[in-house]
Amino acid sequence: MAFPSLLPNRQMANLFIKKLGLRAPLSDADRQALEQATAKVVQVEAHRDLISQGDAPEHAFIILDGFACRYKLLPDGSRSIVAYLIPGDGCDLHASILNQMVHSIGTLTPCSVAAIPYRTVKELAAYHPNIYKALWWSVLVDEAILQEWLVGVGRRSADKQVAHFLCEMMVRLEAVGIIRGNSYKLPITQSELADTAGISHVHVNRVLQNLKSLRLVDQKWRSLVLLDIEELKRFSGFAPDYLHLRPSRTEESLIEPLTDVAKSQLQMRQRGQRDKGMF
Amino acid sequence: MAFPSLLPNRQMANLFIKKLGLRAPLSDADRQALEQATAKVVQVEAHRDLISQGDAPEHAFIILDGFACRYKLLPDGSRSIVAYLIPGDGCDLHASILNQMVHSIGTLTPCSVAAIPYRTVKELAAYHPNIYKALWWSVLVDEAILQEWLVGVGRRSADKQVAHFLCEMMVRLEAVGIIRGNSYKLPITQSELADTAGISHVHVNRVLQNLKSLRLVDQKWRSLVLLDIEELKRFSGFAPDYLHLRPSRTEESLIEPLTDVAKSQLQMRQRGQRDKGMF
DNA sequence: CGGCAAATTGACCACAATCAATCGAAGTGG
DNA sequence: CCACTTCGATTGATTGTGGTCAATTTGCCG
Repeated sequence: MAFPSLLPNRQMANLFIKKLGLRAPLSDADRQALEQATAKVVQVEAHRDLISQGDAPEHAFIILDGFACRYKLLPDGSRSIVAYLIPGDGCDLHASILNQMVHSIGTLTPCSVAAIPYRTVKELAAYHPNIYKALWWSVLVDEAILQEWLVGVGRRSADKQVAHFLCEMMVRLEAVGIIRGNSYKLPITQSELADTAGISHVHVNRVLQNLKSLRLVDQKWRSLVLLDIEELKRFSGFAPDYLHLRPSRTEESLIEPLTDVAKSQLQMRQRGQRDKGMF
Repeated sequence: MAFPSLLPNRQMANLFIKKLGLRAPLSDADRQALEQATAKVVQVEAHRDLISQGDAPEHAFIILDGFACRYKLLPDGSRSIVAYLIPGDGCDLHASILNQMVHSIGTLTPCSVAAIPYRTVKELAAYHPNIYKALWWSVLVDEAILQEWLVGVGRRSADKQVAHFLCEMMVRLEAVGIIRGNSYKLPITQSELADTAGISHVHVNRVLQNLKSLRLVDQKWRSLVLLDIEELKRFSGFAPDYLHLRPSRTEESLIEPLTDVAKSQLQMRQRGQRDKGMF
């Protein structure tokens, strides 16, 4: 159903290949190499570490199904989640360059995971320019998401921050085609959400109640359901440009129109730039 | 004067090449190619944008001298600094893969900058495996720093956060050899520090006064001076492992020893992992 | 000297952390 | 089938870190 036109007369490729294919045109050889590399799939139950802080990296992982996250354990015992991995995401594909992991990767739900030797990753990148490009793309997007989170934690209020995260996850899930309509459920606990947004789990609870009273989200069986996505986006100031979902450079600008305040600020900065050098 | 021993019978290589050389052994051909690529240097004054949010990326930039930063302008007109670029740093070397910049790069001080066409970056990576490796390394470190900042903004108190940032900058500057002893000055304003740490500039001022009263930093001519680095590191819980400065995988672990609290937490998690599946 | 940006200080207060208790649901063992 | 445990969710009370507003001072540069 999802993107049938992209793979007309072919068995459905796995989500990793599909995702890369959205970023760079993959040849049959590319796809075949990727199929082969991700052929060995293991099932991992929820709440297991795929790799832990301090380990030397040994394999690259591809999440083919389920949710996982990248997190850090702090010296004081608290946990900070710095990224979510959804089906189709690779993690730390080039981490072998570094000596040791400074974060852990853990599953949030039961997952299907392909473990690829780094040697294979290297070969794929070396012999398949389009795969190379697609891999870079995904690393850059990861970094852009990290930047957006950093900005959010520093600037946004707790409820906007949570709402923004919910929007981001929806857009990402939509992009790989694993959710259909305007709502989805997120199988994570409030404590995990707290470790994501950098707020206390108590406050997460209050924030969610607020969002519920605004009819923006709902909760069933321990998992969130988004109701009014558009309003949620507006509420949180979500602009999807940093996810770089659009394929071509030629399309229209995705930058959110600046508010009047921002415009005047920008003008001041630019004027200053001409005069005295402020940006 | 700086590190004459590293390049005995050779004209001083620029800091970019030096930095890459710390991460992967560069051949003479590698160095020559890099020299050539970074030959065209332009001087840029302080507080200019090298590239702005919304632009399509056109060149990769190498900062050869001076300080710059990556920042985002938010719709409400505020600014958030998400990375600092110091001499030897490249920025967005592979950004050509993306359609548009979602952040700006601006100088903080007068800078010497080399602009490299993306085509050249691509060729360097394609024909020089060691450069390829070193480039990946620097991107991964960028990402690790971003993660550490994210954790810090979410979890650390304002003074720890600022102190941590000061430690990080010192270690980075030390690593490229542009500072000598145990102190250095940082030519940024308190407002810039505020936009970095995600706190108000008023509070930055109070934090700095606190650090001054603790004899950890000092201020002269609008630039900070760190006094007691070791104590500053202890104060902020700074552990340099995420900067991945050590070259070899075989060296001793750099992971900060966990506190007792953290150990018991970790044990709980691991025990849980065996039993019920918590991490 | 005048103009401007950065730094500083004080007063006030709000958002969110912390502490502490309770509740609810799911799973477990008797 | 029912106690018991455990984890997650919920609620209230209290505290405090850091934001906002506003005024003043310092330092820089023309």
